[in-house]
Order: sequence, then structure tokens, then C-alpha cells
Amino acid sequence: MVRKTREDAQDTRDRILDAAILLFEKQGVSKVSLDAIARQAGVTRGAIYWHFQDKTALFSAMIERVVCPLKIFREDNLAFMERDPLEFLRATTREFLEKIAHDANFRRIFEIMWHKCEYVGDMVEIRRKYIEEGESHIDVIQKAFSLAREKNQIFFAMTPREAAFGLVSLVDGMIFNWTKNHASLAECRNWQCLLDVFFRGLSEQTVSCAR
Amino acid sequence: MVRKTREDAQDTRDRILDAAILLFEKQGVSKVSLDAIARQAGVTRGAIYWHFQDKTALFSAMIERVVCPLKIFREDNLAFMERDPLEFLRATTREFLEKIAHDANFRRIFEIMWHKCEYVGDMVEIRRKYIEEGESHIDVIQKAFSLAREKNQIFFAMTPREAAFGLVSLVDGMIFNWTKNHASLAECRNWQCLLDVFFRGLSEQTVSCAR
DNA sequence: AATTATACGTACATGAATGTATGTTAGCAA
DNA sequence: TTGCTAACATACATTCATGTACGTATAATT
Repeated sequence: MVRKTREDAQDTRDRILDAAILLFEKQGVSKVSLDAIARQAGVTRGAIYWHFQDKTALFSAMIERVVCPLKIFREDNLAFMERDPLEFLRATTREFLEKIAHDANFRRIFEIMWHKCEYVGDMVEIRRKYIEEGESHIDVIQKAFSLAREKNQIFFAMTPREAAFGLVSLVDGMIFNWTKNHASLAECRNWQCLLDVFFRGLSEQTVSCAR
Repeated sequence: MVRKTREDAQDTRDRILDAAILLFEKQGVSKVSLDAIARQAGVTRGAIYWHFQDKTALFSAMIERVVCPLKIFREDNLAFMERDPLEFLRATTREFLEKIAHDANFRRIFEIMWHKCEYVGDMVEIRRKYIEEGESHIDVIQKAFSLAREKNQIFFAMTPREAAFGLVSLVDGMIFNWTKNHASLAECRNWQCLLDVFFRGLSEQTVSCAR
């Protein structure tokens, strides 16, 4: 048994990545050996070294497979931002949180990235590439806040940069505590309220009262 | 050279922990060998195994040394909470953030704990013990929110538990993004504003206007 | 049909980290 | 002053993960 068809090979690759998610979540990225991943996937290390250059590349591919199809900041979404930046902020944030809440594999990825991984060496670059640029890149949030204020959708005293930092921090913190222990997973059901708290608090009081 | 005095031994122990902080931050907890720590501290592995049972115990001691003298939730502070819960929340949060902002060694600990450490096995228990219970244990925050509402200091629609989760998430997220890349460290100068945003947004609008 | 490249499995060589066992010296108590 | 033990250093055994070289059979290509 060797030399599978292309689809079989793709399936093997996927099984390797699935096995990696499982083991990384259980034992942490650095403590999982390639042999353990191989055995979990029902193959040998040879298969892993065929599909991936090394453990880092495997990790990177694992992230990429889940993050890339998301594409929150794809082009049509950017058009959405131009049209209604405030709703864009709410919608993308909601979409992101909903995804984490309901997509188990997606949530596992974040559990790994936030709690079962050490960001040193190549890992720093990987995080920057897939998470910051792909998901919550603060520049986009900042621009949306800037536009929202220009369009008189919301008024706030701080800079758009600071507002963006605040929103990202709140969301990141929620996900962080959310994925930390599954116990608090249920409590986060009404993250919507907490987002409302942020946006309401961000608005100046005149606006808050006028509403 | 052997058999130092008791003070020398304590100094050796401290130097080992300092070396561990340095290397953990640079290379991540799991990638740092005990030999590397020993060499950085100017001793051998023998010294480490004398002072600590193993790497996990060393890590635990490293955290404990920095976290324990903090004691945000010590008894007099709990009395403070009973007296003025809302100010207690603001003050402890501020104290905590100030500490991280200005105490380099303290910040390094959090950089390690949030970005250079994998929480599996024993590490889960260590995090729970020193960080959750010692720093931002949500139960205390929750109780403060509950008291603040009883004393008519603040009105909010959600449960105290949810409010506490929100505050902890915001602070955690700020620290997370703060320690992630030192670039955003400067941006967090006005975290005070972001906390105001949260507390203002938390308040019902009637109160917000009345103020 | 023959060839070639693919998709792995197998085997080995290397290095590195851990734990422990044992040595050694100098403070400290009697 | 003599043990005794604290505070390490040294040495060794074991395990384990990695990388690579090589084998191999089959799908794809020609």
C-alpha cells in the first residue's frame, strides 16, 4: 500500500492536520511529536515529512486551512465598510464571535493559538501573518472607526486608533477567557450585550442622550 | 567553591529565577533547557535540581515570586471593596495596569504567561492558582459589581457575573495586545479612557445622563 | 507498455534533554 | 575540632525527537 490517488493524498494531508489539532489542543504544540501526530492520523512520519517541511510548516498549514476560508476582510466586505462602517464593525465582530461559538474546529484552533502555543522564533511571524492580518487587523478596525465618525454615525473623544485598540482588546479578551476554560463558554452567550456596552460607552454623552 | 552561606544560596535561587525569566521570554518555556538556565545563571544543573524539583516547579516559583507580593486581594483591600465597591474596581484595575506598565520584570512575567507558555498538564493548575485566584479572580470582581449595584453606585442591566466577565475580558485583552508586541505598548497609555468607556457604557442611560 | 514521479513506509544516525547517582567542599552545631 | 549536612558540581544512563536517506509500490504520464 502506497501511492494513493491525488484525492487520497489530500485526504491524508487533511487527516494529518486534524490529528494535529486534536493533539495540540490536548498536549500543547511543543510537546506533541511528529510521530504522535502520525500515529493519530494512521500514518507514519514519512507521510508528514512528505506533505510538510517540518512541524512549523504543519502548524502554519493548520492555521491557514481554517483562517483563509473565513476572509472577513475580503473585497465585498470592504465595500460594506465604506457604506456603513459602524454596522460593519458590529457585523464583522458578531460574525467572528458566532463562528467561534458554533464552529468547534474553529474554536479549537483559537484554543491552541491562545493557550497551547509559544510565540517565539518563527511562530511570531506566523501569528502576525494569519491572525493579525487575517482576522482582527487593527488598521481596518481603525479605518472603520474613522469613517464612522466622519459619517456622523458615532462620536468619541479618543482617536480612532485607540477606539480600535479598545474594541480589539475587548473581543480578544472575551475569546481569551472564553477559550481558556470551557466553563465560561456558556457565560459568553450574551457577548452582544458587552459589545453594546462598549459602543454605548464610546459614544459621547450628548449623543447617548439624544438617541 | 561550594557550600555557600544561606544568603548566598538565596541569591543563587534568585539568579536562577531571573535567568529563567530572561530565557523564557526569549525562547519560550518549553524550548529552554535547564542547562541553558543554569549557564545563564552562572551555575550548573545541579544547583537547579537542588533548589527546585523540576522545570515545572521552577516555573511555578518564578510566578509565585512576582505575584505573591502583589496581593491585590489582601484583607484590607477586601474591606475597601465593602466600603466603595465601584472605586475598588477602578482602583484595583488601575493598580494592576500601572504595575504592568512600569514594572519591567512584572511585565515580562505576563509576556511569558500569555505568549510564551503552553497550558497543558500541570501548567493549567499553575495558571489557575496564581493568575486567576491571585489577580483577576472573577468572583471578587463579580461581588464588587453586585455590591456596587446594591449601593446604587451604578446601574446595569446584565448580571454582575456578566459585567465582571466583561471587565476582566477588556483588561485581559488590553494586556494581551499590550504584551503581544511592544509596539502597541505606547498606545495603551490611555487605558484609563478605555476603562471609562466600559463603566460609562455599563451604566444605564438615565444614570449616564444624570451624571 | 514503459517510464517516471508520487506518496508514502522504514531504518538509521545524531543530538539533546532529563533524571539520578555520586562526588566535593565549606559552613554550622556540638 | 569534629562530624554533619547544606549547596552545589560532575558524570552517567536513558529516553526521545528530529532529520534524512533509502526502499517501494502504484498512479499518472508518455
